[in-house]
Amino acid sequence: MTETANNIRRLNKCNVFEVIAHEGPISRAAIAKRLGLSKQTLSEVAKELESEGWVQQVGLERGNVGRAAMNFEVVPDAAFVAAVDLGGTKVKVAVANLACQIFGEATEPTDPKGGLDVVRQIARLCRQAMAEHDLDQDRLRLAVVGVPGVPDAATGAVKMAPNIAMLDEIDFSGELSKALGFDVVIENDVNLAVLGEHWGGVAQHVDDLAYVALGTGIGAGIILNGELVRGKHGGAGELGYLPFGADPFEDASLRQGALERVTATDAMRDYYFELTGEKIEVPEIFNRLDEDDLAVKVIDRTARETARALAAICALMDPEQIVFGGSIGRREELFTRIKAQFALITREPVELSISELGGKAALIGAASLGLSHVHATLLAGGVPGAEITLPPAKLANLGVVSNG
Amino acid sequence: MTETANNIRRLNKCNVFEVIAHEGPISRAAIAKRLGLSKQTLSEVAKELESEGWVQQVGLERGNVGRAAMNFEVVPDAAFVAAVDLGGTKVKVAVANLACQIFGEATEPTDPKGGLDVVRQIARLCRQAMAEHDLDQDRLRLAVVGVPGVPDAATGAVKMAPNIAMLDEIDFSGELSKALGFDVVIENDVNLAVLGEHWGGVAQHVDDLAYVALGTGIGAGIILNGELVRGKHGGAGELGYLPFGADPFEDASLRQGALERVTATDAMRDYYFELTGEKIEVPEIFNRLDEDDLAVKVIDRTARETARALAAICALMDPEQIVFGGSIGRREELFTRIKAQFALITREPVELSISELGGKAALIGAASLGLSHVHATLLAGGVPGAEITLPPAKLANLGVVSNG
DNA sequence: TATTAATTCGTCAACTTACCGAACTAATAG
DNA sequence: CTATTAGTTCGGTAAGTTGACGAATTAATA
Repeated sequence: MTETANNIRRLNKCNVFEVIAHEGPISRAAIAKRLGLSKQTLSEVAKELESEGWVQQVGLERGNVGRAAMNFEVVPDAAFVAAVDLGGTKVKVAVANLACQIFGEATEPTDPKGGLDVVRQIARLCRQAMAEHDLDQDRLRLAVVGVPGVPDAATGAVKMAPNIAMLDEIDFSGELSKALGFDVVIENDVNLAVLGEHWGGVAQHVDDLAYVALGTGIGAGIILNGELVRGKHGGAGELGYLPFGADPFEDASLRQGALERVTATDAMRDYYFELTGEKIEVPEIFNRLDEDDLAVKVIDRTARETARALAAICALMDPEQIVFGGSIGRREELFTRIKAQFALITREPVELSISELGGKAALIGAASLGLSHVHATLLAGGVPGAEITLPPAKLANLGVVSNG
Repeated sequence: MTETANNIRRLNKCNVFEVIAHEGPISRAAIAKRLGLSKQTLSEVAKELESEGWVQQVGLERGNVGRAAMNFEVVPDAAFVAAVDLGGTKVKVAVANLACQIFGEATEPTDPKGGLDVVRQIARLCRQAMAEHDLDQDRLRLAVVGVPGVPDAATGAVKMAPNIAMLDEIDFSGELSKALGFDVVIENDVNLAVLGEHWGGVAQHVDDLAYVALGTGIGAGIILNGELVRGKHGGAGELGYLPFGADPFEDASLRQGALERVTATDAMRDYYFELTGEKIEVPEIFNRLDEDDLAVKVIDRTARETARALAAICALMDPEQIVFGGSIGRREELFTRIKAQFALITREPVELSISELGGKAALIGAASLGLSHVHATLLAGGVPGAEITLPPAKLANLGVVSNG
């Protein structure tokens, strides 16, 4: 048959799989009713999915009137993806299975030599994570790596990642793919974080949102119309370059970004030094909030300028929710102050929340992106209209509070 | 047959229609080759499309070796949509046919009584436009109305449209639909303008762009990932509320928008008055640019702050192109200055252009949205994957320069 | 307690739709 | 007349449907 016609079985297979993934364990009859397919079309499809190893039968459902139904569920071990969060100081690796369970999480200091050494480190950690849980290495199909920079799809390099050496000089994704023996996807870590909060965090069921990461820099991951926004050159969400805070017409603003010059950790440390002559780290500034008016002044400036960034986000894209993450963005003392300042300059009702997944947001986002990818390639195979929406994450193993 | 299976014919029909619309006149054989369908599947589909009145046969294609091919083309009169640009001072109405030809353009002063009187005025203009070109009223299937405000889908009202009376107190789309006897879509006029430039203007083939309208206010229409961005409450692109220009923490900024207080026409007039004590309109300020340094100062401030708005847009969404429209945004003197200022504060390569469609951008965008809508409802009928991309606009009748 | 009724699950068989490929007819340039 | 291209007719295959039927299980009843 033609390609078009072949797709129809494919599409039904995807739909059946999706229902099993979301609502399983579930019987053939129930799926059939749910999808409006006939019972034995469903039997055929289920048989195919079962023989291909995607789903499996689990115990009979007794208790109702009538014949007991045989239930189906997704085979959790049918495929795995590795989720990697590569930071300047730490590499985190987790493994997610097809049932959306996430097995965490090996953490190591990032190899300071950078480049290919980091590639080897990540490959080793991925295999280690699989081995630790006695999982079949061959079932690992994909790795998604979050990086603190802008991935260049054409060359496989990572631009603008000053904290990790050599990342912009090698074909990072290509080399890692070679080392692992399967596909590798790289994505900006803040973009992954917003995907993470959208999938398994505080922003589930929200289709227009921003995740603002505040730490050594300031940046945002953006989802609009339910889709991640990357921009033409992957530079969407570069809040540091918003034209206020410092004077945007100064040369330093062109290099570092006008807003980043007054909000991120370096700026806070410098500002406190400027006010007091004392050089202390940002956590210590927070510690002194109760007794030190100048510490308050530093935090307030960051809060005020961050609130302006939120106002800019709202003016331009009118999101439903904004989530705060990053090492200082998650701090309650700052969050409260940002909220207060923000209330002064906006009328739109926007929900402000602190990240629920904390430092694991990017890792969980990587898992979600990886599982979507596996669905898209292994099951849907590019058939139009055969997208599989990801079932909710099962985060119990990661020690994260929520499960949506 | 089942719905799923039925869809496959539907999808093929859409695909065939799409190819005829884009590449017609074209023969069955060519379409079949193009889509990878067999010749007689194609004959069947073409016969169906013809009997339903969507396409028609046009003269044989002689000249090649072999039997002459019978070509198909879209029946231009199969369906029409009305495109309406409702402004504070003028209402413009155009009619577009299924072949993407646009018949312009009746213009009238907007009925100052507003509300239902404007509804009646629009209905009359739509019928008038059809009658003027001797077109069958029954084939008019949809009207798309661009409004200078935020349409509320739930109530059918238009919020934040101070220039037209009563628009937020009636079910505008419902009443107009009742008056016309078919569906009505309302959309913000700047959103329509960006769709217009994307479809038939200077931003064709660009999937991440903003259209900045600068006139009595400042606002933007945004397309990301090829899709219009509206935001949660329809407020995306409200550049006037960007938190710079004026002090965003002042109360007036909360009402009018910090940026709008220093960029739009009112602000320019006021600023010139403040500098000189003379009250003149904005076009006159432009006229004095050559001899009057204070006029220069006024224009420069607008240019500088607008450039900052562009920088904000780039920081947040990294578009490929930004298009300028609106009564003063299109002025070359201003555009040049904005470009110069913008160059000082950004590194990303963004193409800045002046709107090609001028005051007709919204009208043309309305036509594109309407035609997409007609495709989606009448042909695709909600089948997943059966989207029909709009063929290029044919703007000859509108006196617009380009045709892509 | 044993039997029967009701209900639900899953399969089999016959029929329908949509597509394809191959063979065939039709038209046309050279 | 021949090579070539356009379009149709004719089986054949894949996929899905409805309806009938056997199997399994609970609920009701003698």
